[in-house]
Amino acid sequence: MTEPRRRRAASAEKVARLLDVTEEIILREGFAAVSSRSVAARAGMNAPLVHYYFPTLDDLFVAVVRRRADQMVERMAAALASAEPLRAWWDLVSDPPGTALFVEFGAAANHRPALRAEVSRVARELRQMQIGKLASILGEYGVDPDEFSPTLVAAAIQGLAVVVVADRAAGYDTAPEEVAATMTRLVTRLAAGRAPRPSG
Amino acid sequence: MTEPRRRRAASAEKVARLLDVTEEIILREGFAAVSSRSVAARAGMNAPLVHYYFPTLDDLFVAVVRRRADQMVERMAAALASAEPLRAWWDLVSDPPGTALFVEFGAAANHRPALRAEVSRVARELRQMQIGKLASILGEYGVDPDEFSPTLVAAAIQGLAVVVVADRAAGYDTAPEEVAATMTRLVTRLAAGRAPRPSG
DNA sequence: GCAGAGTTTTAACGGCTGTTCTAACTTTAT
DNA sequence: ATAAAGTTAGAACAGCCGTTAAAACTCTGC
Repeated sequence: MTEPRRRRAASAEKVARLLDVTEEIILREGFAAVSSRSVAARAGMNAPLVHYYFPTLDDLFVAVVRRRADQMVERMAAALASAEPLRAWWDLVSDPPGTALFVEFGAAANHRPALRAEVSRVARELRQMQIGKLASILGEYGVDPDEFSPTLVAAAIQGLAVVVVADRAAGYDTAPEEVAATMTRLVTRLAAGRAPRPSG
Repeated sequence: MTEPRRRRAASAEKVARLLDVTEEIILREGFAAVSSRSVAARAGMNAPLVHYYFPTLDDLFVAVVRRRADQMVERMAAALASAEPLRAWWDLVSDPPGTALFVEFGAAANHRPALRAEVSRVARELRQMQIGKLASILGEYGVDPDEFSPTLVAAAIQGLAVVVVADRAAGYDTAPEEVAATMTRLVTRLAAGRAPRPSG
């Protein structure tokens, strides 16, 4: 039972650090600025060492996506299970850097099969969680599910978050703060008008 | 008045071809696949010739964005002036490659000042056109502008288009076709229930 | 014909890339 | 102490990058 513990622990720390600095570089300088050398430099290592832990840069990217995805799925589950699901959901996605990273990865994944598979997986999982929840609460919120279907609402909220985060990050000056504030108000109002169970 | 016409015309054609192939490469292989050599090869030229017309790659990118932006502004104006503004607007943005290119450029522009300025300009202009139109028609459509403000609706439609186009392009399998169809139905229903002028 | 402007090509520069090989080093197990 | 396993560092590979300089070609105006 005396397996190598210290080594494994040290390695795990380094792997985590590599994932951290990769996210940092992507957010601050963009996807194109990520290289085995740039990551290594910021992590205080050498390029070959990066390839020791992640043989290919794609492996590194996939690991970053996977870690973020797991975290995001967990948080989304908690949000949807909270007292105000819609509001918690919006707070979660309208706040960087999660969505900002998702935007960067979404664009980059378009032409990288390995990345696309990972991003696709988390996108589908999150969407299904959201649609499932919406199906059971839209009625309570007094929203006509025939006019605004769960599928449409889920996509709209995700899209709204992407636009707000992207505009805010790039400074497009399309009033992202106003959009976010209005959305928060709308979501709050919906929650306030919630009927515990429609009498029938 | 006998200015050099043939030469200028030939140059203009080449410039247009460079913009075309640049868009092609971005859509098919991604932003990272664009280089003076790859563009030149697909256009049947040499790398230095690309730099003859566009001294810097950023100049090329800016030209591509500018051309698309002008085209998009023109089409959006026509859509918003049509009989069914909301529907025409949705049809315009939910259809690639315009929005797909916007997504790619949006991500790339995040860390390229020259590009960001151009993208910002068109994003703001389009958004203001949309908000202006929404302010005058949301009431006619029976939408409460206090609950769904023009700013929010405009951002939501743009976000929805981005999500649908991105998901469709990458094959995320988050039912983009269903979302698009539902949105089209919603928009059509809104137009059908339009009141020429609210009595009172 | 010639001059000159406009256009195109060849060659090359330094720099950064992903990745691999190899050797050195460090820790663990015995 | 030693063998083995795990980890790190140095050097180098071919390849592509943006860009430039300079020479060659082509066309226009005279």
